[in-house]
Amino acid sequence: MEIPKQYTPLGTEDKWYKRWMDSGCFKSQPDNREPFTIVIPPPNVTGVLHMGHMLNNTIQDVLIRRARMQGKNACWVPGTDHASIATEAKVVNKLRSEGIEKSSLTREQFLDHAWQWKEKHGGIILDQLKKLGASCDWDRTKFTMDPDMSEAVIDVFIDLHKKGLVYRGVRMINWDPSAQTALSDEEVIFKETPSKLYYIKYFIEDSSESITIATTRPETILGDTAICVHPEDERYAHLVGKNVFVPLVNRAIPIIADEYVDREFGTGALKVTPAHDVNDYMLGIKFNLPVIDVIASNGTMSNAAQLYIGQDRFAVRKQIVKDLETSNNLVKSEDIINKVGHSERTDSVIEPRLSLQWFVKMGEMAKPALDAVNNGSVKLHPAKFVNTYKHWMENVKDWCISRQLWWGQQIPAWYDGQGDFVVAKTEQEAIAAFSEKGKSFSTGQLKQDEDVLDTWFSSWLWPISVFDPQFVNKPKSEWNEDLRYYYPTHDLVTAPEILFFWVARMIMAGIEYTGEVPFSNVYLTGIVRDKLGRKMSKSLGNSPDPIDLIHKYGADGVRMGMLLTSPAGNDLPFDESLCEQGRNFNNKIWNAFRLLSGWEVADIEQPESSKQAIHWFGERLKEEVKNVEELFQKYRISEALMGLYKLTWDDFCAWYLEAIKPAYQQPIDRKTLNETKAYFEELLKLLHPFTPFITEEIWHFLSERTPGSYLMMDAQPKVSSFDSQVIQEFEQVRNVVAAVRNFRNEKGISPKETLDLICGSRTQQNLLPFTAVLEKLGNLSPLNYVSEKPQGSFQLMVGNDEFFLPANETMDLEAEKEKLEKELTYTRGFLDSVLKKLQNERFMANAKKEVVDSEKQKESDAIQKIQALENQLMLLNEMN
RNA sequence: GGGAGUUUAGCUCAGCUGGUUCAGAGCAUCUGCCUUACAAGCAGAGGGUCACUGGUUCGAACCCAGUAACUCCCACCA
Repeated sequence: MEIPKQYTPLGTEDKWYKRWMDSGCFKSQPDNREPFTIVIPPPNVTGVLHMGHMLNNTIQDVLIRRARMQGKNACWVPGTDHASIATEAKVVNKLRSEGIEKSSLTREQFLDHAWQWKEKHGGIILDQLKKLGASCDWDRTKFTMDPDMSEAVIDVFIDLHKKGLVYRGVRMINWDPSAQTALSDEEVIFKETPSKLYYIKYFIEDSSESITIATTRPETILGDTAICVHPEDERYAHLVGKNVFVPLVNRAIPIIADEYVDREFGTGALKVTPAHDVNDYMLGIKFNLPVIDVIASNGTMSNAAQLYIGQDRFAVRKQIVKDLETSNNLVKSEDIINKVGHSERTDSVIEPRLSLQWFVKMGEMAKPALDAVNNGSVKLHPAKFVNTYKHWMENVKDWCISRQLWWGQQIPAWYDGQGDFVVAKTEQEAIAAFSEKGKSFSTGQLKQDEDVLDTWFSSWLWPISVFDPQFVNKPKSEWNEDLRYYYPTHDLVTAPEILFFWVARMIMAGIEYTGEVPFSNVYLTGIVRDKLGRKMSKSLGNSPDPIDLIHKYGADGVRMGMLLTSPAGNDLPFDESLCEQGRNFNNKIWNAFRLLSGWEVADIEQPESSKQAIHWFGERLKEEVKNVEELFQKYRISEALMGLYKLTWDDFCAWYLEAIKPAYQQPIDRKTLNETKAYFEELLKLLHPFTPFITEEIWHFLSERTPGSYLMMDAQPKVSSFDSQVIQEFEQVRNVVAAVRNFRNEKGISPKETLDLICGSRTQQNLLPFTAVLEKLGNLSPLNYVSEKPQGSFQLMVGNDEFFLPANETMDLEAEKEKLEKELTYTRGFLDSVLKKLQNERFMANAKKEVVDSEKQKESDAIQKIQALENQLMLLNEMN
């Protein structure tokens, strides 16, 4: 069979994914093994895979595959999120493109469309994850609006309401006029926006005086109900208590004084519009000011504005400035940059708006969630996010959970039409609840709350509800088997952007409903950026299509590309060359496989060099197994990968295979081949979590496998002790080989020409264990040892070992001398610094014994080296 | 406005409780090689005042203070 020189992932990856699926490799059921659980951060149901997902899910798959191979019962639960506002916006747009306005539809009609949209587009993203190799238990796929998942959300709402943690109230909330819904504080993004600050004169009642205020939002003056100045501001002291007229409408409003006002800003006088600004609202409450709501929910002026009714707020802003100029109220305007809140989803400018909404009290729930992170029950990786988390949890505000949308869980509150309501799961229960209050209603008389719940109000239950949606108010003994077995989950992998939206709230819900934190480790990924440092996004068009990348480099190549340079919490500056590097690596493994599959086996004696190489690589492999284990425990996944990359490419391919490689068309001895295959298999196991497809492919080629057995189900190499001395000794041999090769390079000696390397006598024992390897890889004749430098030879110092190589007649004495002198100067300086320490009483008194000992060793090493160098230099001088 | 973080080779990053055999890795670069596993490769090499300034110490990339630049988070400045 001819094996191609280049590995082609294309058909191979689909083949293995299908076989894994068909064999049920991804499935998990509770059993007596230790569980290892990850729940996927559910992507938006109608979303498309982007680079952020690629990074995130690659990491999850690495963790879950490794755990599975460590004998744990690994369960990765996939699913999607209904993403109420994002999905509803998409459906609205789609309908609009068909000439249908949402407002012309009933709730039921709209939801029909939304579900159709979900059926059509939902699941695309999950299929894309399969291309990546994600080993999710697909039988467990959940959707946050599955009937049972939604029921859990409603149960929690009702329960929290009962506990007094959910309440309804009038608050200043963030209003998105284009989506026509309230948003939580977290969904508002403040952007620096060039604006104009308008100075507007208000005339004072019964006076010829006026007072000038500064505002960026002149359209709201129609809702002004006061002017506020600082109580100690002498400029205005005499005006406090008087009335002024609101321009254009000539309504009289008072001048009040409060310390909130910043005397330095603008004119030091502030217009107060309680309906349209959070601070003004607070002032309004304090001074008992009326609230005039001049902007309607769709962003146009309301009837209460009296003027410009029905016109858009931004058009009115322009118009009112003109009109104020005409009416002689406009003093001036200046350009400023201010921060304007935008909707995360629709990007429209947020309108602070007073409205009746539902909230979750955060204070009590935040405390244990904060403790959980402080005491390490939940570990954040990297730990720097602990500070951010703390800060947020200590200053958390109540969470506005009602959304004026249709796509989502409708709030289970029932209104009697006379200002009273009850919270109940069904209309029947609501009627019953009212009757307890002495009010009697029959079916159809109550009206359910029109609003739905914030998406995060369902996803905060995700780690619980994916296993048992009927967990509310049940003791652990009544949980179903899945929840008891898989919960709490082990790792959560997500973006820092949703640390507060989601992670913090899951911790709260977990503690509230299970008494346990929902996961023990949170791996926070960075943001995937382009070469210019911009976040990859659809709107910028700077993101490659992940599926294209997979076609080009293979899923294995892309997975490596995602992980090669992305320590936890660090942004990933993505470049396709990373995937190329991954692909190249896979090709390297492929060719290692080609090499050993091409050998003919014979029952011949095992060469000494092979014995030595096997000995060394065995230790080196054990060292790396330990290293990888430690790195995983610290969630330093890219470093673990890099360790294996070097182990495979450098140690295994470049050194080990070269050392055991038989001469051209010569057979290999059976023992060496078997050892080599065993080592290769260990490497494949270690690499499998990172590059599952190619490793599975080669593993099956490497030996006969019993049907139905897979590398992905095999066991990871176990950590064991190793002999670090052997590794060090081999390292020195490597350095000697490199020095010889460099010598050849410099002197233009072909690698094919065998050289006579002569060792200084004291180096003999250092090299002894690996002499055969040294001779083979350096292409050297059998080593000789001497105590004196042979005439007319080059000297090589490798560490403290001294070597000589025969010189041809064109030896450049001056260059050699220069090199030696350079090294001599360095070594003398080094010795000086060592001596300085050893002669320093305070060093000798304070430093640890190991440090002192190592310094003494350094001293004697350096002295010997200097002697050797001086000796050399002397000989060279004699030759002159 | 408050808080956190970062600054080490051209790029992306390691450097744990201070000890000059710790200044590292990968990629990129340069040189030489189409050597019968792999040019998606092989062999070698070069490259850094560890942001800056002071301090502590026998000794500082590492500890302290200040400066500068950048990043992120939170916040109601009209």
